[in-house]
Amino acid sequence: MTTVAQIEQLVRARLGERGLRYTRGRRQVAVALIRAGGPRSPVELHREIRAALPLSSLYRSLAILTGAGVLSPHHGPGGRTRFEMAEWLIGHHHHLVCVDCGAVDDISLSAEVEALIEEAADRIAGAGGYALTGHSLEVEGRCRKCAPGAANGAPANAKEPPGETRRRRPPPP
Amino acid sequence: MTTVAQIEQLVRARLGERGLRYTRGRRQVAVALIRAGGPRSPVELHREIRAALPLSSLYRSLAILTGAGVLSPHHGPGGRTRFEMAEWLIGHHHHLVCVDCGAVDDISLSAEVEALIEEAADRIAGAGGYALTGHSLEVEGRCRKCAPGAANGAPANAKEPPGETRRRRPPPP
DNA sequence: TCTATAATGATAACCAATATCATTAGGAGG
DNA sequence: CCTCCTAATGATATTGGTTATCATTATAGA
Repeated sequence: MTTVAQIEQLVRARLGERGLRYTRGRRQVAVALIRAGGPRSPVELHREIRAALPLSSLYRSLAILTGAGVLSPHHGPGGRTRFEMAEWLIGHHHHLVCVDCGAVDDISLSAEVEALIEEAADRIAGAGGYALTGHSLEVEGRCRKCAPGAANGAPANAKEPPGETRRRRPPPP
Repeated sequence: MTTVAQIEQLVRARLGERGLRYTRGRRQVAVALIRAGGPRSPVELHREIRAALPLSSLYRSLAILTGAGVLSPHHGPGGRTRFEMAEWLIGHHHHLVCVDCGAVDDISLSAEVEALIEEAADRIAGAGGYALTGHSLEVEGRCRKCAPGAANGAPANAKEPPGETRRRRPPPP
C-alpha cells in the first residue's frame, strides 16, 4: 500500500526535476488531494484546507502541479474544473459522475473490461491520428440526493448546486 | 438514414410537448449542430451561423434545448462547454478528445465492447446508488496539430487555443 | 550567512455564462 | 384575417470562476 508520504516523495522529486519547489502551499494542496475521495474543485479545496491559503495561491499551485503532471484536471458540469492526483501516482481509475450536482466517485473496472477498452482506445486513437495519452470511462447518473423520485426516460431541466465528491479506493502500487 | 428534416421534426415535437416553440434562432442552432461534425461551443456556433444571432440568444437557445433533452453538454478543457444533439436523436457514441486543444471527434465502439461497458456501467451505478443515465468513454490524446514531435511519457505544460471539432459518422435510425 | 531565483499574496483584469427587462413575434381562438 | 396572450428575443448589466500583475517574501544553494 502506498502511503501519503511516499506519494509526496514522488511529487517532490517530480517538481525537483523541473526546478520547482515543494512548498507549504503546494504541500497543502497535494496532501488534501491525496487524502480526498476524488476530484476536488478549487473552492472545495479551499474550504477543506483550514490554513489561510489565498485563493490566488491555491489556483496557481493547482496550475503548477498540473503543468508538472502531478495533477489531472477533470471538467464537469457547471464549467467547474476539479483536480485529482495523476494516475501514475494513485493508479488508473474511472469516474461515476452525477449529471446534476457534479459529484464524482472514483471507480475501477474488471481487468477484462479494462483490457478490452485499452485495446479499443489504442485502435481508435491510431485511426484518428491521435497520440494516445489515456482514456476515461464516465458512468453518468443521478446520485441519491439528486434523484428523489424516479428518473424520467427523457431528462428535462435541472439546476446544479455547488456539488461535492465522495470516497475513493486506496492507492495501488 | 436519418435526414436533417426528420431530426428537426423530432425536435419540434419534443419542444411542442413542453409548450416551447421551434423558432428561427433555435432552428439555426439545431440545424448547425445536426450538420456539425461533433460537439460545438457557443462561440464556434456563433461563428458558424452567418445570420445575426446575438450571443445572448444563442446561449439561451442552447440552455432551452438542453433543458428539453434535445442537446447534451460536453465539458472540455478551458472550462468550455460544447453542445451536441442528444443520443436519442443521433445515436449512441463516444468521444476522441485532444487534451491540448479540446478538439472532439465522435467515435463508435464495437458491439462487444459496447455491451461489456454497458453491463459494467449498470453494475457500477447500482452499487453506487446512482440512477444510471448513460456512459461515455473519452479516448484522450493529442491531435496531429498538438503533437508535433513525439509525446513525452510525462506531460508537462500546454496552452489551449480556441479549439475546434471534426467529423462524425452519419446519424443512425 | 549571503544571494539569486522562485513563490507568495493582494489586487485587478478577464471572459464565459447568466440574469434582467422592455420589446417583438408566434400561435390559437375568434 | 385579426386579436390577444404568452413565449421569445435582444441589448445590456451582472455574476462567478479563473488568470495576470507586481511588489514582497521565502527557499535552496554557494
